[in-house]
Amino acid sequence: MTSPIIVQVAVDKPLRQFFDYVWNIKQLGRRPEIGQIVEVPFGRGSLVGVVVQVSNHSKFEPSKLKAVTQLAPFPALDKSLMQLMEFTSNYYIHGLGETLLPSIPQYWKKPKNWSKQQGALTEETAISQSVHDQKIQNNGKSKALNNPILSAELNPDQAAALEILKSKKQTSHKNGFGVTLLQGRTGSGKTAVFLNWLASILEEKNSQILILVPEINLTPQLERSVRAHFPGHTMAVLHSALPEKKRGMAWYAAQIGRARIILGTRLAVLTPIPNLKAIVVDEEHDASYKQQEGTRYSARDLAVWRAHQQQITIVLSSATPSLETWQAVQNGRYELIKLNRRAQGGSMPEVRLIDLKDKNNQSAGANKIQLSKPLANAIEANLKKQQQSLVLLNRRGYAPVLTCLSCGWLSQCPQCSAYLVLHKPGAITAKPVLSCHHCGLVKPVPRSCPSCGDVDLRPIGQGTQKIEDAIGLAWPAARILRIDADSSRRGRGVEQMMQAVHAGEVDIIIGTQMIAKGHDYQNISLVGVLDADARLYSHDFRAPERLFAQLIQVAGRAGRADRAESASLEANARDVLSTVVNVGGIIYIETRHPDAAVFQFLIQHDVDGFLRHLAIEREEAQLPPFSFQALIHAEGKSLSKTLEFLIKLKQEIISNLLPEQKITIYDPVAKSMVRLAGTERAQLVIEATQRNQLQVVLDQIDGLLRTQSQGRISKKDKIRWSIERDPALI
DNA sequence: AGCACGCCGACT
DNA sequence: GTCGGCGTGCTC
Repeated sequence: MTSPIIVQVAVDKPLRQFFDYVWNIKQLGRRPEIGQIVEVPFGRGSLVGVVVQVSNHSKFEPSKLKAVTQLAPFPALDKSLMQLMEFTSNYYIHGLGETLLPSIPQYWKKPKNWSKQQGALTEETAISQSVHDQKIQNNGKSKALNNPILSAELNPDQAAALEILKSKKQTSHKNGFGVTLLQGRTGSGKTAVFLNWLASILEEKNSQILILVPEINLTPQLERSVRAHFPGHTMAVLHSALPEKKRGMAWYAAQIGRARIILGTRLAVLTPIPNLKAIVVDEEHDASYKQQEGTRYSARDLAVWRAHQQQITIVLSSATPSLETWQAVQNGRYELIKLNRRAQGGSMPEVRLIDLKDKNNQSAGANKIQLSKPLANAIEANLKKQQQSLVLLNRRGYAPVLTCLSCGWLSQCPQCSAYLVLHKPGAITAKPVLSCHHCGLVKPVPRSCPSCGDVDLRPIGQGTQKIEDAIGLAWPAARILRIDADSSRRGRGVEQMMQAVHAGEVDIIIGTQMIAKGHDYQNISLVGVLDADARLYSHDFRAPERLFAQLIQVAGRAGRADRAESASLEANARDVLSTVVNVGGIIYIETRHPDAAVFQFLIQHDVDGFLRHLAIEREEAQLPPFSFQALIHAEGKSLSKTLEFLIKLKQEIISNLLPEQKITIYDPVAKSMVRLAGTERAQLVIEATQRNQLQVVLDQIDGLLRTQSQGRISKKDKIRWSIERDPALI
């Protein structure tokens, strides 16, 4: 009698264990393999899991074992992907099953989609459909946006950068790993460089490439460029907003090696790509590479790990590199390629700071324009020149809070430590509403004060809707378009609105930060940034870094008017009349702190200077990247219980700490948004000077929280906790 | 995490 | 007499 085949299966449960099942070859039709996706009976129901071990014995009584019921009809996850998953699980202190299974598209976690004939049919149709889509897209769009910039058309800087990248592959045949930071301001042609480099990688038979982007909906232009650049190859696009089946098919196309190009958001870093030969992380500094729930990974960091594991080259692209990446360049761990000149010529926009403390700058006049005088004047002048202006305010809605003039009542969210934002009719519903931007609560605007009954309620502060109104009053003839989450959700999509902008149908665009990402504007010669200070002084030490990146990005949008002059001449007859010689855009920033380092480096366009400045600050404070951090999140019904939980935890950690472990454990504190959707949140920061020390301590903490949660560290208070390694937001 | 089992309080 | 609270334990 032969011993039965036993497999260990990881499932998506917060349990640090696998489950043993019998593998019946006759029934399943093939031998077991690590990485196979299977259906197993679990409790009274069934689950989809992944085989993580194959053996012929179990600690369990054979009679107690259940059998694997079904096997997914595609190859097992390959060994290197399984290693990536294990690394991810260990590094981010999260179960392997909870890391593996969420990375598999929902479509494939439904065994009803596994039946063979049906599966084969849908695969073929879906994949050919996606190839088909690609052709339609290519034909349907204007040439200007879609024509690939071929290597022959690169400027000398770009050509040199391309040569360096290409040479890496030839010189380093046995050790192909390398991280290259491709740094260059907006318009310097980074995309053309990496696309041409990727084209050279694709020359190798069956090679696959991975391109990560921050948010795909915001970068349709990049998607089109990539499609246009590789017309002969199948491309798989992966992001969370995709319909379930499409995502399933894209993932499958990558897994079986049919898709040569995989373009996606952070989740795409965990896609099976058996013949991966190169990775690009575009806008590597972008915070959306950080997963904020479940396994809280950084897709950029995992991409680097994956490149190392595969011994391939990875390119990190950015105009404003993260300090982590920049520091790795300083240490010589990453190589730097810089693109200095703007690819299509053109000068950098001039940055002007408007000091709001200066009375001369403050808004005035009967109609109370919500803009400072210099900005209002500039918009006026720009309108006369028939050029487009962009006004940025990172706050949607009409006003961030409603107050009662009589008793001082404020529109506090009942669930969160935040104010309800006033939205005008049509923004969220047909009627005006108060809405919480954190928990999503929407309620009608009270006619009178809920506290004292007075009818004199007044909005305080300004959001994009209010600015839209004010600008409409100030310049009634101007064609105004507001682009933010509200207007794009309810009306035309962002892309359609952008097309209106490109077509010259808009004079003044008002929007939140979403409009600064990814879109190439061609006619905008003036940008106004309102209330930049909101992000200047924050509890989060990375806030200035993010602000700087965003402002540089915004500035990049403003400087292209000179190139656009000729382009828009054909498009728009009124431009023919324009005799203005554009000398590049201007960006106005309203601030009460014009001396802040962020702004001072910005007016010089001195990215490296700013990074050096940050590095000095961080090193002095021993903050990342000069130390390593982790966060213990906790939430419960009351803040006191939540804090109590963390205080006990801190004591436990300290009592378990060995003397040689140099770990700083800060006191638990309430989060800046203490209340969110009815729960109260707190956190504990842990800091280490060495990565591996942090690893050891976090594993200890995880064990502590798991085993002792029934005992001393109270479970009855129903505190939910999670560990976050390398947090992006503190 | 679910989900069932199980043992004490206020109700048609 | 029952409905239901959530404490505890299990999932191969």
